[in-house]
Amino acid sequence: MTGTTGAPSARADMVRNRHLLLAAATAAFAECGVDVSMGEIAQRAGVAKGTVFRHFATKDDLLAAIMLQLLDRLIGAADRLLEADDAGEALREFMTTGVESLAADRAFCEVIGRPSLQHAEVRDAIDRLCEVVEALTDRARESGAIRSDITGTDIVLLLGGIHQTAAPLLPAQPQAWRRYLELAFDGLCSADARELPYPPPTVLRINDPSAVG
Amino acid sequence: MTGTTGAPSARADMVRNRHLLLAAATAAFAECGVDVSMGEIAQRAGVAKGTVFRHFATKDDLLAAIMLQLLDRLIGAADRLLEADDAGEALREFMTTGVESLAADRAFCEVIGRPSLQHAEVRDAIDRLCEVVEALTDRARESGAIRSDITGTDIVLLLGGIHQTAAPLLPAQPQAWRRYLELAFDGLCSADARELPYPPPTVLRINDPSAVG
Amino acid sequence: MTGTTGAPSARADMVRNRHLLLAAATAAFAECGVDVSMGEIAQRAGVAKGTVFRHFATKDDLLAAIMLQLLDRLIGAADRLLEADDAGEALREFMTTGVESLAADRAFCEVIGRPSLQHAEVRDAIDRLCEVVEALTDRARESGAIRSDITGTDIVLLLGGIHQTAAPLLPAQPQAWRRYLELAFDGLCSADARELPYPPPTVLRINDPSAVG
Amino acid sequence: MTGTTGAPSARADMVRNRHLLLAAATAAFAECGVDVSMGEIAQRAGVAKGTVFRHFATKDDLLAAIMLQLLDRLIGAADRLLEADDAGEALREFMTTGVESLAADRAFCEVIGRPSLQHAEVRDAIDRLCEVVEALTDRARESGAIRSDITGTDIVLLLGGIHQTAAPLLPAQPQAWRRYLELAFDGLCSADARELPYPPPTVLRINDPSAVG
DNA sequence: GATGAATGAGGATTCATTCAT
DNA sequence: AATGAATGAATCCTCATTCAT
Repeated sequence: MTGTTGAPSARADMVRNRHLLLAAATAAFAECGVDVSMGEIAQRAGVAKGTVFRHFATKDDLLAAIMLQLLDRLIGAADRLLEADDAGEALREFMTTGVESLAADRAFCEVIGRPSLQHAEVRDAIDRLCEVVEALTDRARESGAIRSDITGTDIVLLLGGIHQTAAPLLPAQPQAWRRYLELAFDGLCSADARELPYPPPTVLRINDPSAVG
Repeated sequence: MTGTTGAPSARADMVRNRHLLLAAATAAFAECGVDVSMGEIAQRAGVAKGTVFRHFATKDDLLAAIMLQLLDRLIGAADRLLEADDAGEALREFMTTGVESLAADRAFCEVIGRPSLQHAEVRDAIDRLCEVVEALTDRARESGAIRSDITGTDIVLLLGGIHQTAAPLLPAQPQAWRRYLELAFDGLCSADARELPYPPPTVLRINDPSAVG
Repeated sequence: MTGTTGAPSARADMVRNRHLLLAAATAAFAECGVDVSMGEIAQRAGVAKGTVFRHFATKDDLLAAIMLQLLDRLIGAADRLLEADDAGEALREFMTTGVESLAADRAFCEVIGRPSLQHAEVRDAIDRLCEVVEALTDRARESGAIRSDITGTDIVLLLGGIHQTAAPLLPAQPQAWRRYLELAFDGLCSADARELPYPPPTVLRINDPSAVG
Repeated sequence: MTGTTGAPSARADMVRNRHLLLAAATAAFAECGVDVSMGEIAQRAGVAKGTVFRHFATKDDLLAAIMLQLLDRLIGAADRLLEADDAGEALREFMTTGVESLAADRAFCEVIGRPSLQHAEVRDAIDRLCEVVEALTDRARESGAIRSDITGTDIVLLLGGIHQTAAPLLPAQPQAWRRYLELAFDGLCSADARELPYPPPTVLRINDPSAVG
C-alpha cells in the first residue's frame, strides 16, 4: 500500500521533485535556450541546486530527459494515429502535433548535435519514433495520400525543419508554423513531381559521422 | 604605385589577419556553435586573443560580422539571378546557393534571436536580402513557376528551414539538404493546392515581438 | 540550545568565511589600495575565488561592505561619546578613534568618489554618521570647547584630511597622525581667529555635483 | 640656428609632442584618476599609443613626470615667496597655491605610495621642496607668524591633507578647500596651544619603511 | 621618430559540479 | 534525500607594453 499513507514518503517527495524539475527545466530551456543555468532551473522548480544534481547527474542528463519526454509524447501520438481511418489525415495530424511541440521549445534547435543526443536512451527513442512514424508514413503512402518516395525519417526530420522555418517569426506570430507545415505537406503530396534528387535517409544517427547512410 | 611594394605593410598584415579571423570564426562557429570561446577562435586563426578583440570589439560584433558576410553573399547571388532568363530556375538556383551556404554553418540556427542579430547592420542586410528575394520571387510567380501565395520572405525563411531539416544528417551525408530543397520546391510549385492557411509574413523582424505583421 | 552543538554547521562555516573575507579584504585594500584583485583577496582569506563572489556579488559590493564596517564603527563610537561629561574631550576622542581607523586603511582615500560610495547603504551610513557627529559637535561648541563656526560635517571631513596629512609617513611612523590630529584640534579651538572664509558644508553628498550645498 | 628654420625639425616635433602628452596626461589623471588608460591619454594628446611610450617608457614614468611638474611648480612658488616681506603671509600664500594645485588633480591622492614616487627624480624634487619650504617656514616662525613647533615638512604634508579634507566636496563646491586651509592655518598660529604630541617628521621618505624618522 | 597592430598577462565574473551538514 | 556553501575551470574583455613598418 505504499503511496497511500497520509504523510508523503521520502520516495513520493522525490517523484514529485523530479516532476517539478522536469517541468521547470522544460519551461526554462524553452524560454531561454540551452544556456539557462542549472541555478535558474533549480530556482524555478523551487528546490536547491543540489537537488537538481541528485536527480540528473549532469546538465546533459537533464537535457536528455527533457528530449526523452518530448520524444515519448511524439511516439505516443504517432502510435495512436496508427489506428486512424484516414492515413493521410493521420500523418498530417501527427506533423501538426510534432511541429507544435517544437514550436514551444526554443531549446530544440540548439540541442541538435549536443552530446545529450548521444545518450543511448535518446537515440533509442529517436529510433522508436522513426519506426512508428515509418509505419504511419507507409500507410499514408499506400493510401495514396503522399508521394511514393517519402520515408518516415523524412517526416521526422521535417518536423524540425518546419519549426525552424517559422522560428524567427514565432515571437510575433506564434502560429506562423501552420503556414509552413501546410507548404511542406503540399510538397509531400505533389504526386507529379520528379523523384527527389537524393536518397532518403535510412537511419537517423544524429551527428554521428560514422553512420554514413 | 600603391600595392606594388614587396614587403607586406602593417596594413596588409591587418587585412590578412582580419580575413584569417573571419575564416577561423566562421569555421569555429559552424563546427561548435555559438558557444566556442574567443580563445578557441584566436587559436584557430593563429593570433593572440587580444587581436580578436582589436578587430571585433565584442563576441557579438564578430558574430554579426560573420552573419553579414553570409547575408552579403546571398544578396549578391540573388542580385545576379535577377538577370536570369528562366525566373523559376533562378529562384531554385538562389535557394540552392542559400541552403548550401547555411549547411556549412551550424551557428546560423543558434544565432537566430541573439543580440547580434539586433545589430543595425545585420537587420539592414536582412531587409535588403528580403527585398531582392522578393523581386526574385515576384518574377518566378509571374512566370507561373511557383504558386501565387508565396512571398520573398517565405523563401528567405525556407532557407533556414531546409537547412535545419537536413542538419542532423549533414555530418554523415553532407549533401542531404538537396533532397529537402527539392521537396520544398515541389511544395512551392503545387499550383493545385488550396491556399496556405496562415497569412504570409510581411516583414522579417527577427525576434521582435512588436512587429506583429 | 542553538549554538551548543559541537560540530560546526555549514551556516557557522559561512559566517566564519564571511568574517575571514571581510578581514582579508580590509587588509588587502588597506595595504594595496582598491586595485587589489579579487583573486588576491580570496587567497588571503584562504578560500576559492568563487566563494568571494558568493558572499559579495561584485567587487564594489565588497568595497561597500568594508566601508560600511568602518562607518558603523565610527557611528557607534560617536554614539557612545554622546554620553560623555566633557563634550570637548568627547569630540577629541571621537576624532582620535576616527583617524586611527582610517590610518589602517589605504583604500579609504581612493574610494572617495567610487561607485561603491553610491551604494544606498553607504550613503545612508554617511548620513547617519554626519548626524551623530553633528550632535557631538553641537555639544562641544555649546560647551565652549571649540569655536562657533565648525559643523559636524567639517569634523567628518577632517578625519580623512588628517589621515591623509600623515599618510606618507605612516609606513615609517605609524603614529604620526597624532601630531596632525592635535594640530587640527588646535585649529578647531582657536577662538580668537577670524571666521572661516568659506561656508560650512551642509550635507555630505560625496561626488554629487547636484548637491551644491 | 637650430629651431629658427621654418619647417619644424623632428626634434621640435618631439618637444611639442612631449608637451602635448604631459598636458593631456595631467588633465586625464586629474579628471579620471590614475586608472585612465595610456590609450585614453594618447587619444587626448592626439598621438598614437606608441608615441606615449617613446616619451615615457612606462606608465609610472609618465606619472612621475607629472608629479615632477607639480613639484617644480611648487618649488618655484616657494622660491619666489622667500623674497616676500611678510613671512607669515608668504607661507599662507604658498599653501594656497599648493592646495589649489592639488585640488585640480584627482590623481594626487591616489598616487601617494605608488612606485612612481620612488623615482629618484621625484624623491629629489620632494627633498628640494621640503628644503625651500623649510626656509619659508623658518622665516614665518621667526617672524612670530606661526607657532614654534612647526616644520617645513609639516607644511608640505598639510597640503595633501587640506586637499583631502575638501576633496569629497570639490565636485559640488570647487572652492571648499579654502575653508580648510584657513582652519589649518589657524591651527598653525595658535601660539598658546601646548606642544604637539608627536615629534615633527625630519625627512619625507614617502612610503619608505626603512626611513624610521 | 611616429604609428598602430599584435601580444598576452591579468581581472571580474559565471556556472556546472562536489560535498559537508 | 535535500540543502546550499565551496570550488575552480572557463569566459569575455582590458590594457600596458612591444615591435614591424
